[in-house]
Amino acid sequence: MTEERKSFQCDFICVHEDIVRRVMASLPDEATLVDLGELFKLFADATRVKILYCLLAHEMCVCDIATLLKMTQSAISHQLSVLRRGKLVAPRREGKTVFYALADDHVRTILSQGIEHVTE
Amino acid sequence: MTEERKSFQCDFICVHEDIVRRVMASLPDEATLVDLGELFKLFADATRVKILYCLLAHEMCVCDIATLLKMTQSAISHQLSVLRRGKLVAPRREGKTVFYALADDHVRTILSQGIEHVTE
DNA sequence: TCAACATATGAGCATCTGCTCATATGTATA
DNA sequence: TATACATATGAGCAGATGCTCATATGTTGA
Repeated sequence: MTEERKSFQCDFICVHEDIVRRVMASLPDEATLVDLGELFKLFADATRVKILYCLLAHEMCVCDIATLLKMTQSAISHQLSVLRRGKLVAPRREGKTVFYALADDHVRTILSQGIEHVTE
Repeated sequence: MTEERKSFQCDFICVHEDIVRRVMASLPDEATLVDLGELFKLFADATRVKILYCLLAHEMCVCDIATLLKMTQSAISHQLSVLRRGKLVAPRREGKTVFYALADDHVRTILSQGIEHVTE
């Protein structure tokens, strides 16, 4: 095949075919990788990390978290809804108050691996 | 103090002081938490997750990754520069080719914790 | 030194994100 | 049921992000 090469990108002469084939075979599904990106997006914001760290220590209501982080109730509530949709936290209503807690033990592991990386 | 309360946010009547105090004492530094958010930002994109997964299997050059992921050389190179600045990958030049490899073993652990959460 | 090639990088743009402000929803108590 | 309070949510905006396109940089071999 004497196909024209596109000059605006890698023209694929340098490709190490054996490696590419092997690595391609080892990759998880596209969907899994996308989900993984979505999961890490939940951790990819200082406010959400702080909230998760709070809940790591103790279940807390929205107002407690807002007070502790010196942020508005609205901002915290919005972020909690993100974390809730992402299944990282779960609400428990007690009268007018809604307590949030971690929904999953992976959260703890993921955070602590991150901390290890950051503080080394 | 008969201070006026701000109506646009939580007015702090509901605060559970003991919990807030305890949790506050248990929180890592502001800086650590911000760094943690920055670290997870590196994982918070499907393209970067894919690149990291590739490198988990084998060191690869930019062109190999672009071929494998069917993306332009430029897009991959830009993302590699993000990962490089974040110290997750390290380049090794061999002639005209630059091979990238994971710079840190935490990457493996963080990804696999994520996979566990996602695939359960 | 010049041409070819692998990679890096800057500018520009469309989209996404995280906040604020205003207001809605849900619950308890008078 | 009416009011107060805790929380949730929609709209809007400013800043961040991820791509493309064009071009620069660095390396090899003729």
